[in-house]
Amino acid sequence: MNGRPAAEQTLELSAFVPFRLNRLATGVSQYLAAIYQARFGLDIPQWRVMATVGETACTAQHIAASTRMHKTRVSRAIVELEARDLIERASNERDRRERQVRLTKAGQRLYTELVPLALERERALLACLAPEQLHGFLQGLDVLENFLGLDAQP
Amino acid sequence: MNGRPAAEQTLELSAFVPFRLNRLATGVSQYLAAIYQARFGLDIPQWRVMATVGETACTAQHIAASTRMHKTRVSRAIVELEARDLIERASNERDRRERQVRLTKAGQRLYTELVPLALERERALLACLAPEQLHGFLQGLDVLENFLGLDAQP
DNA sequence: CACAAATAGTTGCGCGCGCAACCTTCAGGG
DNA sequence: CCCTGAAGGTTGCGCGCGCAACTATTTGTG
Repeated sequence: MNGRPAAEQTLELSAFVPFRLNRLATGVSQYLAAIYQARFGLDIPQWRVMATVGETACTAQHIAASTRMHKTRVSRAIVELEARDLIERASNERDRRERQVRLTKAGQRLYTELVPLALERERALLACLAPEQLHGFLQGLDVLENFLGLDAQP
Repeated sequence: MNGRPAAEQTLELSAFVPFRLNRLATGVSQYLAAIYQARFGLDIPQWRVMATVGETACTAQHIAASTRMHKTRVSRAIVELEARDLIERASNERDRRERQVRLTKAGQRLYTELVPLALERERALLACLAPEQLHGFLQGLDVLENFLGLDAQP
């Protein structure tokens, strides 16, 4: 356990918050991977595209902006998902540069099967926190995201 | 801001804690990169090796275990740092498989210059949290790490 | 209306990563 | 003692990522 005094002068990596956040994010990703990877054959970019498009169809650029992934990463994930017939793209007549990305029937089936499992996995993870701990942690998350401008939609 | 009710049924990525943690970790890494990257020409693996070896000399395996990096990643970072004369390796007579990794004089100079900057940067980041918020957030971090077994030293 | 600048998206390329295989050295049992 | 298995590190290889450059289309401006 790593409760650390604020005014430390010597650097211990396992007490250094940026490192701890990286390590935690990696750990949580692995904790989730069992769902979308082993069971549905999706990698992280593909999973994020599915999750974004699942609620409402949108453009590749919108996916990139809201997931904060590089547009090439999004582009490649879309190509792969399209090859698996999980998503499809419809040309927009008003602006023929962009294309509307949406789930196919098969994509919707996968989506409605996947989402509850992912949410349950999140719930199981957060269940290790007492209610007030959870609240405090999420509040800290909010403030840090806001400080770094991560939730802004440019 | 993303305070989210616990029992959601629809998945919105920007409210999904695993995604938020990944995004936050990436954001914090970039926030720190200005220090060790632009200013000292270190990438993340190199920086982690320096930080680990800085306090006390140790083996590559120990670095891998305490940073949770793959041993090949550690190995390559060590080779690069050695080429820059920031670290050196001493053969262990008792066990000639392993080698003790430690800072050179130049490495120590860089280290003593770098550490206060990194800690200051961490302090600046966490300063966006009110004292109790910080406490709550770190407590949540502790519990999650413990739940995922991230602080264990196998 | 023409031309410059911006936007949506794709692709070539180099690099860093992890896996698996490998080399060397050590420990331990038959 | 040998010989098998394990441990510390290194290296070959394939893959995914981001950067930069590109195409195609749209918008803005004189």
